[in-house]
Amino acid sequence: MSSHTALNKVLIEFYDKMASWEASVVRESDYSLAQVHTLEALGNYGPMNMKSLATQLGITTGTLTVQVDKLVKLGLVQRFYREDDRRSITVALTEEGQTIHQHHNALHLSLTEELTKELSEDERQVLVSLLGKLNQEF
Amino acid sequence: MSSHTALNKVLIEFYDKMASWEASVVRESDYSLAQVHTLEALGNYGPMNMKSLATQLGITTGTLTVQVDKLVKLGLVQRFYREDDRRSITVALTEEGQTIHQHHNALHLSLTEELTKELSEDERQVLVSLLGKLNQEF
DNA sequence: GACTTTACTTTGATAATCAAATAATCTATT
DNA sequence: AATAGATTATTTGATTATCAAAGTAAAGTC
Repeated sequence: MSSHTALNKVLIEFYDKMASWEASVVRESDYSLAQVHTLEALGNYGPMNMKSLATQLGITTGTLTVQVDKLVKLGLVQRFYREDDRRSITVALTEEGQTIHQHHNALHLSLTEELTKELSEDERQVLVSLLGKLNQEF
Repeated sequence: MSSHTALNKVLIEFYDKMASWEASVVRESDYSLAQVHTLEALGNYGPMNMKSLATQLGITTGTLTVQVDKLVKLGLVQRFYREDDRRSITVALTEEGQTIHQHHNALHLSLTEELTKELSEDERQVLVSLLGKLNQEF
């Protein structure tokens, strides 16, 4: 098996397991998977406009408009209207949204610690470096 | 920033970007995201029963029953009834299902090659090894 | 200024999802 | 072997997520 094939396999396996873990965590929470994903995107990457957020989430802006409406109603995100381009709006977490995101992120951190508990500090740093390079290429 | 925090960040970022890529690839195909995920799970991990497949996909068996019904109707998966446990059924790809999975997997392989084009052969092997360890811990 | 593009929303229809109830089968205990 | 309990899958009813396409408003282009 070539190194590309082997790498492809472990990358997909990691992705699948992460998705599965995320689903089980979210099912125990008060929010839907789509909602948590939206909060995560805004929490991890900061405020952004609808277009960017939709792309980031892999959904259409139409779907996102509905989702943001609900999250606004729940008090978790806010819309900010831009002066420089009045077509565009900036979506951001409210304080409560940030709190929920931080809670969810803490679960992610626990998972990461669990997953890498057998790795040395050097290995962790190598992994950060290599994955960082991959992420840049997307 | 601790190595755990840094690692958590790149892992989440990789997961997000993979999900986003997958969504854009699937939108251009004839099948839905849920359908492709089902085909991928069966193609990557082999035939399995409803319970395992639902867990793997992060959905309930009720949802999966509906999904499998559709895929059976489309001729992409088959149900096999077990002799040793007649409550359980085994779900597997048909030949056509395998063809579609292989096509989708080829896209994944292209992506992997693109993402790792700047890495050395040694780096790729290190990454395979480290990610393999993480995957085992899930 | 007219035309095109861009950003977002709305609408109408479909697909995905869950929780809970049901049915069939298996396992364990007595 | 009879009963009770657990497991596996399906069905049902309701909700949520989703898309494509059409609509609106603002910005960019020529």
